Amino acid sequence: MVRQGLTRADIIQAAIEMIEAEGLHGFSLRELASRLHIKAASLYNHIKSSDELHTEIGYYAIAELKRAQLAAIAGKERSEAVEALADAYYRFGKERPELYKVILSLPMVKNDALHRAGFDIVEPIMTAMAGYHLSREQMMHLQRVFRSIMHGFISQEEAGCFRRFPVDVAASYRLAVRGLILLLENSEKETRE
Amino acid sequence: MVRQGLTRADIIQAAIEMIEAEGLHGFSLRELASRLHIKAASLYNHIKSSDELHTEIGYYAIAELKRAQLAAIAGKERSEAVEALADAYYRFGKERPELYKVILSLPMVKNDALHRAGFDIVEPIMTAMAGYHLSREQMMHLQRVFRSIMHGFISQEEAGCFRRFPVDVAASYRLAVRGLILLLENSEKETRE
DNA sequence: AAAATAATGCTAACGCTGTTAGTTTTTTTT
DNA sequence: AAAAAAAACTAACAGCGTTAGCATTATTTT
Repeated sequence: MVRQGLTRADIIQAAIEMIEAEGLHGFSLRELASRLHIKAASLYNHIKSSDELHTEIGYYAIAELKRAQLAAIAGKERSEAVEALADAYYRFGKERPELYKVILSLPMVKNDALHRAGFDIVEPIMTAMAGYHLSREQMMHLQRVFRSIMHGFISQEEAGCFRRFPVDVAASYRLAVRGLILLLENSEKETRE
Repeated sequence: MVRQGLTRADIIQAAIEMIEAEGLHGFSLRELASRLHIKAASLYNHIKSSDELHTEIGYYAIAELKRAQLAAIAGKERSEAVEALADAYYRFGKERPELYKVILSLPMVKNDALHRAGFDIVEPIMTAMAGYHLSREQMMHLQRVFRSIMHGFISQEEAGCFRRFPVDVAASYRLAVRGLILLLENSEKETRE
């Protein structure tokens, strides 16, 4: 028995690579173990459960998304920032669909750590909207609407729901983002009155 | 062996009831069979696979959603119709979350029957928007945006993503719908020019 | 350096899942 | 009444996550 010095981080990393390469759907602990040249039971020396590993991968995914978003909006303001943010979000969903699915499948309820991670998702949105003159409460609502539009669009496209009609998906996307910006401007106008 | 005259429809119906009552997550063929007082293997006399049953339940869910939507928009026009449609969609997601999840988990790709079912989802939206003066292509785009907003909002709320901040979810929802109506009016204006 | 402890792997097993093959029993059709 | 079809059964397989208990290898402590 040669025993490679496998760490918890190695296992999480390998799982991420597997999921990104072959999809979340067929992922299994036994397959992961096989890739690492150990038995499935041995994984439990490093992780508590499949769920815990899943959550850990979720943290990584959220961190990656946040990184991409913050990079995208750096030095931008108002509609330019919001558009850049939306683009980064959209690209992440499209280029790393399996990782995006991991975020979606995280049970956000009653999990302290995930609760914290939720801030990582919200923060770039708040930053991008900072240039608009909005109350804190308005920003909360608009941040929810932003996430709804983006998530809704990405997951429907991913599910194949947009392939039914031969109409340009990119144009639909731009329209969705325009709706958001209209809403931002509209909300701002109401505040000023 | 008493043999009850179990039909395919009975099995689908029982599965729907189980899923609505106890959730999609823990559903299994063995549990379903047990409820029907037969063995799991016997289910295969009526259905081809778990996937097929899943698809069948999806048809039911889509039909139910369509029914609720058409009832909601009957006799209404323009923003009133769109708001009623959104409300019906939202209520369906909230009142029958497990059934809604079944729709989401349907693989819409390369499945003729599901392709057809897709029209059932789109039709009420097109009807509700009929009062606006829009081109066919604009309607296609806006229908996608509608679905994105609604689906995004429902699934994020369901996932618990909106519980992080003590801000009224209903107000966020109304704002999202307002964004959609702003977009409809804006698109209409562009057409007239 | 020797002994003790902790870490990392193993095998074997449990109960769960969907699914198939082959058999029996009931019902329907001819 | 005989033949065919339908609906149930049992037994089994491969896969899943997971646990218990044991062996070995590193590391740490004495």
